[in-house]
Amino acid sequence: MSRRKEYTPQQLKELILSNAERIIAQHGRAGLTARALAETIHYSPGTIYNVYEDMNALMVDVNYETLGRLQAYCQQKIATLPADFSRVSGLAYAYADFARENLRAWEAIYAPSRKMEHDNAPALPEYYQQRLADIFLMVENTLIDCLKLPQPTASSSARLLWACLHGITVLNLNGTLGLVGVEQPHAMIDDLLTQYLARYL
Amino acid sequence: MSRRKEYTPQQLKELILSNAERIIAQHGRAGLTARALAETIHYSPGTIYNVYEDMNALMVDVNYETLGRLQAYCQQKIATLPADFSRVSGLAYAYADFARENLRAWEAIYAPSRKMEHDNAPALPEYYQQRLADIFLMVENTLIDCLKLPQPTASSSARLLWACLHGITVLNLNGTLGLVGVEQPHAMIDDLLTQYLARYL
DNA sequence: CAAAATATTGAACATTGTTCAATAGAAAAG
DNA sequence: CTTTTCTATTGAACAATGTTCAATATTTTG
Repeated sequence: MSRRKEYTPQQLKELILSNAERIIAQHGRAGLTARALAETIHYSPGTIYNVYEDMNALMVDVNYETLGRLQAYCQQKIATLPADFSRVSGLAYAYADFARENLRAWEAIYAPSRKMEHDNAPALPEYYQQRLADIFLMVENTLIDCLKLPQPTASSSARLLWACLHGITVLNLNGTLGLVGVEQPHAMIDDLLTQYLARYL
Repeated sequence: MSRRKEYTPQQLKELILSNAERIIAQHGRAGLTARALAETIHYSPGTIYNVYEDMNALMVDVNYETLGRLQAYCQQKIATLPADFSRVSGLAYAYADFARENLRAWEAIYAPSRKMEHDNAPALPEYYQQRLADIFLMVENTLIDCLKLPQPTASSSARLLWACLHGITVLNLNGTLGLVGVEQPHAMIDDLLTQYLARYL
C-alpha cells in the first residue's frame, strides 16, 4: 500500500498537524488519540508514527503553532493602540482573551506529557524556545516603547508580568478563584498593571 | 476472600490514601496506577474501587491533603515572623518553597483528570473548595494584619497575589522562563510584592 | 518488464481505568 | 456446633490507549 502521489512527505506532515490542531480545538488534548487522528485523515495509526516520533512530538508541533497564533493575536491587537499604557494593558488583555477563545489549545501547552517513564521531562526543541523568547521580547519592547522602562528592568518586568498574567488566567479558567464573569480577568489585570507599574505611569 | 479484622473501612481508606500520596511524591501523578497502588497495599485493584468511586475521586482526596499540608506549611513559616512586610513575603516564599519541596504532589493538584469524556469537568466537592477559601483567608488576613489593607481591598489583592504567585511558580518550575537558580522565584516575588504593595509599605 | 526502494498498513503487545460475577471467610441464626 | 446469611475481596475480562514492525501494495529505478 502506498499513495505516493497523494501527498509529499511535507504535505502529509501538514495534514497530520492541521487535523491534530482541529481535534484539540474541539475535544482537547485528551481527544487527540493516534487512532482518532488517523481516522480523520483516512490513514492508519502507523502512518502517524512514520511522520512523528510519537504523539508527544506531535504535541510539541501543535503547541508551537498555538504559540505562533498567540503571538500573532497579540501583535494584531496592539497594532492599533497608541504607544502608552493602553497598549500595555491591551497586550495583557490579549493574552487572557486568547486563552479563553482558544481554551483547549492553550491548555494543551501546559498539559503534562502522557508518558510516565518514571521521571524524564523531554526538553523542548530550540525553535520552540526561540518562539517563547520572541514573545517575551514583544512584551519587553512594549514596556520600553510605551512606559520608557530602562532595558534591564524591562526584561525582568516582562517576565514577571507574563508569569502573573499566566497565573491569573489559569486560576480564572479553572475556577480556583471561585468567581465567574468574563470581566474578572480584565479587572485583575488592570489592578496588577496599575499597581505594579505605578512608578512608570 | 476477606480480611475483615485487618482494617476497618475507615482504616482501609486511610491506607489507600496515604500510599497514594507516597507514590505521587515519588513518581508523580502518572505513577499512580490502580494496579501499582493495589500492589503496595497488598490488595487487588478492585478493592480500590470499593473505597473510591474511581481514580479521580482518589486524586481529589490526595490533592485535598496536599492543600492541607500547604496551608500548615505556610502557617508554620509565618508564625515566627513579625507582623510587617517580612511576614507577607515570608508567606509568599512559603508557597514557592512548598511547591519546590513537594513538586509532584503540587503538580498533581493542577494535573487534568485522565478521563477524556469529551467535555465534562467534574466539580470539586464542597469541603475541597472550603479549604481553598481558608487559604485565601489566610493571605487576606496577613495583608490586613501586616500592611493594614482595608477589607475589600485585602480580599481582591489576596486573590490577585495568589494567582501571580502561582504563575511565577509554574513558569519557574517548568522552565518556561528559561532561567535557572533557586533564588529566581524569591527575587521575582520580592519584585512583585514591593511594587504591587508599594502604597502600603 | 523485473527488481529495488518505500510508503502504508493493521495486527499485535503492553498498560491503562473500570466492572462485576464468583468466592472466601466472618457474622448471625438455629 | 452447624447452617445460613452476609460481605469484603478478588481477579479475570473489557475497552481504550500508545507504540512497534513484519508484511504488503505501490512506485520508482535499472
